[in-house]
Amino acid sequence: MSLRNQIRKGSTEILILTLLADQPMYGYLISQELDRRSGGYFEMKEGLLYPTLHRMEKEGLLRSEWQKTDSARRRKYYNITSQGREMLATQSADWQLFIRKLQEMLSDTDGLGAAQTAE
Amino acid sequence: MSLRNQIRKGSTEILILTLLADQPMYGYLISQELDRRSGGYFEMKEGLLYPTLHRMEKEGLLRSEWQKTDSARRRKYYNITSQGREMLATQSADWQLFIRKLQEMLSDTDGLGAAQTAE
DNA sequence: GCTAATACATAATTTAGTGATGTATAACAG
DNA sequence: CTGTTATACATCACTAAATTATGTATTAGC
Repeated sequence: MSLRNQIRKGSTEILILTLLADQPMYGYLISQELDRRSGGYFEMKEGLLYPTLHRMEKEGLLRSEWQKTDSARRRKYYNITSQGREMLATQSADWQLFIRKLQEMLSDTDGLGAAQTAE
Repeated sequence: MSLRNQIRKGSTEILILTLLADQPMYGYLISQELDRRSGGYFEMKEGLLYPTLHRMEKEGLLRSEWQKTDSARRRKYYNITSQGREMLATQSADWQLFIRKLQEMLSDTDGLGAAQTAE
């Protein structure tokens, strides 16, 4: 996968990997934590979250297990795999580079002054 | 459009707006300049570039005019509109916020230590 | 004269993300 | 104890960003 393809995936994967790198979590908790930790900025809809978790497990980045407690509401806990940790490191580096490159482009004026603005 | 929707669009629009804020350019030159200024990092395929330029013109962010010189190869020059400049300012702010929020999430460890890694 | 670069464009396909809906259990308020 | 809200999982139809492939035409260079 190319650098830009990973960026194209947006922040979804890296956010999930980041949360799970700290501790195992189930889907609903992931969405709550994302919302809480980002002050409401990162919300992840269920229609994106669950299919993404399934895909990431299929790719070997995560591993899931149903909670075995009997009385509680069923919860599928996701653990990050070593492959997932590698991916997190890769994607973090990719994002850092992307951010640096974008900042460079945004701040890069060629000194010719602004072009005329069409109406 | 929500903040995250703009981010979801990727860097395509903001890169085009940034280049055109300096000077009018035609499509082919935009792709060359992106490549050159980013040291090969940002390449924009024709299948993305041209439809995006058309869409942005339709949305009023750009205005195009065919070059009137007779001997030269035909070139469609794009100028940024005042609406385009507003959009550039908006999207720059959106990206700065997104980057800050993402950095916060990536650096935010809860002090509990890493979770076990599943194999 | 042939090939590569310039310069535009569209069409088919893939896939990230949205919005809607469905199921089931637990907690809570009236 | 009954209706509503929150928890917790999931899938489906749709939208649209990006890739890949293809097409047309002109100009430059070997």
